[in-house]
Amino acid sequence: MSVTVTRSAMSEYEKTCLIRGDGGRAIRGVLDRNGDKRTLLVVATLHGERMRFTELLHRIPGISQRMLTLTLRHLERDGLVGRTAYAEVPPRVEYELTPVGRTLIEPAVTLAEWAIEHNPDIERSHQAYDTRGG
Amino acid sequence: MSVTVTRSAMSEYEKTCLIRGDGGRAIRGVLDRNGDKRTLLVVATLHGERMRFTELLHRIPGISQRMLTLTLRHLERDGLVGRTAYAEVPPRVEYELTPVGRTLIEPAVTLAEWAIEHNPDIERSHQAYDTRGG
DNA sequence: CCGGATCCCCGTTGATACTG
DNA sequence: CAGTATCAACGGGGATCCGG
Repeated sequence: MSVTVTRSAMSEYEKTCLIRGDGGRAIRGVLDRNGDKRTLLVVATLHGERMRFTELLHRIPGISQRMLTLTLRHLERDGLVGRTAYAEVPPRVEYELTPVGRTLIEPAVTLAEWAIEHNPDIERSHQAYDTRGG
Repeated sequence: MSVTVTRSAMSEYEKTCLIRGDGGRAIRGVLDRNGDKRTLLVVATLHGERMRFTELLHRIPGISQRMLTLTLRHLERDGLVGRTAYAEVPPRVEYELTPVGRTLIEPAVTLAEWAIEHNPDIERSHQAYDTRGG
């Protein structure tokens, strides 16, 4: 594709245009489809390693069994996650990132880095906001 | 902060650990607070430039006035967006990215690039999924 | 008139129970 | 174990109302 973007060469303006243009549509599409944050969390949790349904459930705190199922279905439909069911008793189903799915790790990391780095700022801002604002 | 990560030096495993560890909590916190995709979209749309409420509303297709208001409130509380109300008739309210808010553009761009680059893959995957799967 | 608060309706989510 | 079914609760969208 023609989006071989040399990030460091982009101006801030070009970046934001990218997001507001096709990137915006694409982002919206992807996030709309996937259910936003769960996608990133599932993809990150799954990383290169095959994992069973229950293990995913345990490793992603706060996700409900229902939503994990739905998210995994979406990701499967998106071609980001592969699903393998074994005809055993008790049943065993394993999920794994596809090659395309693995490429999502990079953006997820970037977001994670940002979140870690700026979390203190944000919490401080909350304190200030809640104190004065009421 | 100590998270000056040289991304290229991280193994895939280290990356995913980052996400699943503090990054995961931080990401979840940030996304939970902000309302996920809208945050990225608003931040990107706002970029370095002050903008009025209505203009934001027009520039972000598909967002409701209600959700834009809420998202902006969250972003303000997070300290990512500044709000200025002018005592005029008709009223005018302008929003702008704070310095911290501006740092979110980079991760947003990374996600946008990913979305643009892999959208075709995803759409193709949908076709395949929907065709065979029913 | 603009920004946004409120109200109502509906889709999505979560908790729980049940099944292959 | 890995889901599906069901129902209640919550959150979002849209129309409407309102303060400045």
